[in-house]
Amino acid sequence: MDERHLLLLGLLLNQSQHGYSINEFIEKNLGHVSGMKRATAYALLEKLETKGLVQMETETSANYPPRKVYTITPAGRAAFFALLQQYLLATGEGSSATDIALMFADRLEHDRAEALLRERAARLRERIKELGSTPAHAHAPGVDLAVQRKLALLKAEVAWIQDVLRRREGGPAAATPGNRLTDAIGETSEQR
Amino acid sequence: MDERHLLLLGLLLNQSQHGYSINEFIEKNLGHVSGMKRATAYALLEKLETKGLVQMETETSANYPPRKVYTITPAGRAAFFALLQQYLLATGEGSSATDIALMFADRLEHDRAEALLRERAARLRERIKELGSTPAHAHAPGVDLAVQRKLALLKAEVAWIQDVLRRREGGPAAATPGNRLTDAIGETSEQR
DNA sequence: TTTTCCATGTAACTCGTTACATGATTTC
DNA sequence: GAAATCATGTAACGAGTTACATGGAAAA
Repeated sequence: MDERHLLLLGLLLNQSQHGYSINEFIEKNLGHVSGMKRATAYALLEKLETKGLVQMETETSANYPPRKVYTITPAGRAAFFALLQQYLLATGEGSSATDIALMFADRLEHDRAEALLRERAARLRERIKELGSTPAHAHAPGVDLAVQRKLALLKAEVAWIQDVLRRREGGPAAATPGNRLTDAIGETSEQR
Repeated sequence: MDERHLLLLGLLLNQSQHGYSINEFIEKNLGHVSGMKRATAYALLEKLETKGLVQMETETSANYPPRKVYTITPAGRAAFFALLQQYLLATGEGSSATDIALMFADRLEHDRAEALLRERAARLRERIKELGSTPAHAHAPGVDLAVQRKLALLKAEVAWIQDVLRRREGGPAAATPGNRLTDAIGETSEQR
């Protein structure tokens, strides 16, 4: 259960879809975020089904090859939110996991999202403390630059989160139309 | 030829070493940076040898099992600097590659290092331009937060690089004793 | 009519990790 | 005497990518 599961579940959260259209969407819109390949997505969807997180049914038509349409289950929804929280709070992983989590942050209630961002900021501050307090000679020598850079990036993310939170307090998000990820899915996977 | 090659070549640059001590050093000091496992390092060292980037000779003793001591070759040194430049300039990779490259930045002449950092900053600014200029609705919706965060991090790194360069101009690095990575290697891999 | 798109699937391959094997030598 | 350290190696496994197979439908 890693960030790719989060991505797939998230894409299925609003719209039931078949594998092809999911792959299409990922390749066209999320290429720099995910890197997951077609074969992998198909395989993961099957795994999600055996875990009961999604449900598959075959849709046949005269116009196109049979599609395997996946629908998220209640268990899948629960797993999605668990993963979402996990990766919103994870400060160690590569940032593509964070990117995916942030993509779906608007699926949370406003309060919950803000609480998680605050908690993320807290964890980032912890890491800053750890890195910054360790005297330079305790690291392997030569690592100085790398540590300094990581510190700078961590601090920048804390500042960014505070910025986001400030903006949210100002205006309760006004629910910009077309602001949610799955709204676009219908547009890209039209029937032909 | 990825960042793990850079790491191994870098560790061999000053000190010839056998695989065990390299693994030891990575595990004890670079655990959060590399994650490379013992078996992998042994295999990569063999590969580096077949490529002529390092040279192996067996060192036997009564006190310990035979060691395979690896020494970097001129071709290896060239490859090291090529990789170092590559990963210092790479703004797309996961940041562990950048961390490793920064660890070895002090192997470059001062001018060269600064030039590469300047070029890195330039490339970061390019990415900022790309990301920032694309209007919000051109991304997949919902991606806003992720893009904003990435922008914030890119800008922070540019600022950090400028900071480093400013500091270097002030004092030409004063060659702090014990500031180079390999100085520590002798201390950790003593004979017993 | 040839090519491209749809939609899934699989077999072969690469790569890295895990876990174990080895055998001598210190340490407890 | 048992356990850990030294130093390398390998066999089995899992995960993911590549590249191809399929076959009908629409577009050129």
